[in-house]
Amino acid sequence: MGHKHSKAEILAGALATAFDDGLSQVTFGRIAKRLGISDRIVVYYFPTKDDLIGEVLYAIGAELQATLAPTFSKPVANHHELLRTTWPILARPEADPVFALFFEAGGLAAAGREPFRTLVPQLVDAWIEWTAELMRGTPAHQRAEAEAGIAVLDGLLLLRQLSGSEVADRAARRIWAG
Amino acid sequence: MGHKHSKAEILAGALATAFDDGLSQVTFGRIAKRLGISDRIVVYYFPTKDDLIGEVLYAIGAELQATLAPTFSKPVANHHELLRTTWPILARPEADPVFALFFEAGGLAAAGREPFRTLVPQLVDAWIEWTAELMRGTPAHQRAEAEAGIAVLDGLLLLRQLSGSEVADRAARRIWAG
DNA sequence: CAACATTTGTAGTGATCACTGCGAAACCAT
DNA sequence: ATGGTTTCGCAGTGATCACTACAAATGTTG
Repeated sequence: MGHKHSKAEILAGALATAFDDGLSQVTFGRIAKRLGISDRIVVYYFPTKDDLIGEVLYAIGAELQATLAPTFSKPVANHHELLRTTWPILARPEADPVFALFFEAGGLAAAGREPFRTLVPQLVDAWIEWTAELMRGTPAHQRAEAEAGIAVLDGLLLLRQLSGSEVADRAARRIWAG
Repeated sequence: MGHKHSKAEILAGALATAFDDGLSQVTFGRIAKRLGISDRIVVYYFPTKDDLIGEVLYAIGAELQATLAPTFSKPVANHHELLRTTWPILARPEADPVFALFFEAGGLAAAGREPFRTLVPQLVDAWIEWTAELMRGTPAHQRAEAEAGIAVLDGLLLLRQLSGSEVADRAARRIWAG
């Protein structure tokens, strides 16, 4: 198979564009310009924009999971324990860009924009399921505690994005205390 | 002063466009088409897009505050009490559209897009300050409890937007219980 | 009414968007 | 080499974007 350009290379360019300029700036033209190729090739491998965004979202999900993987290793009893053990890892500057993308995707999903509207909830659900597996107890307990943990984590991480790390850390300490 | 069209009328059209199609669809042309006027008039009253979006965000902030006002009436001791009293009011279908817009703005802010990047944190801070006034205790306690309450509320409301009301309510119940 | 400022219509700017038609390479198996 | 498929350059489509020049209409004020 002849290939000067590969699909993986273009997807990497798309991800780089997303991290640099945001998801809403991931366009055929911008990716092509960044890679110094014709936008025709980008369209060739990703026939529609939804295909492109879909694969970018999937890759971001994988990136997010890779970010979380080292943290989510040993089982916990409830969402409080989850939060206390994961927050120090998640609230690091290196993790901020991927969460920024996640919240942008979440916002576009909340606004009803396709394909975010359909894909982001799936991503969140996968995250919940994955978290639930680390919980001890009955399946219902696992699921509910995972949902609670994700909710509080999302709120804290969003506050971190919008108001900075000091505010978010202070809020986290209050939540642990309560 | 002669005026067939008023600035308030155009701003109302902009808000309607935002609620219907999302913040990212608030453009000069779409507002003009919705109102059946020339986009020239829209540009006349809002010389740049940042002016337009800025005023739309301000109006959404006012709308959000109006949504919260009846709830945030009597003082509370800490963020737990705040959550328990406000959640039943906030987790109503009528409140969802304005929160959808808030999360879209938050996502664009997280992505670094102006003017969201500068305006949304101000909006969040105003919301925190406003919530802090309802807290009992020292100023530091007020502020920290308000931040914690906002964080958890945001997380739950975002989960509600992305995963639906059942999931969010279940998570809320777990957080109260904990 | 005359002088003036505010408001609005018509038209157009150059940019970017997602996406396409078409033909020429480049690659492959036979 | 020959034929067929995959890849890709070039050019262009119509749409939308923020924004502007210019002049006519519409006010307001003296």
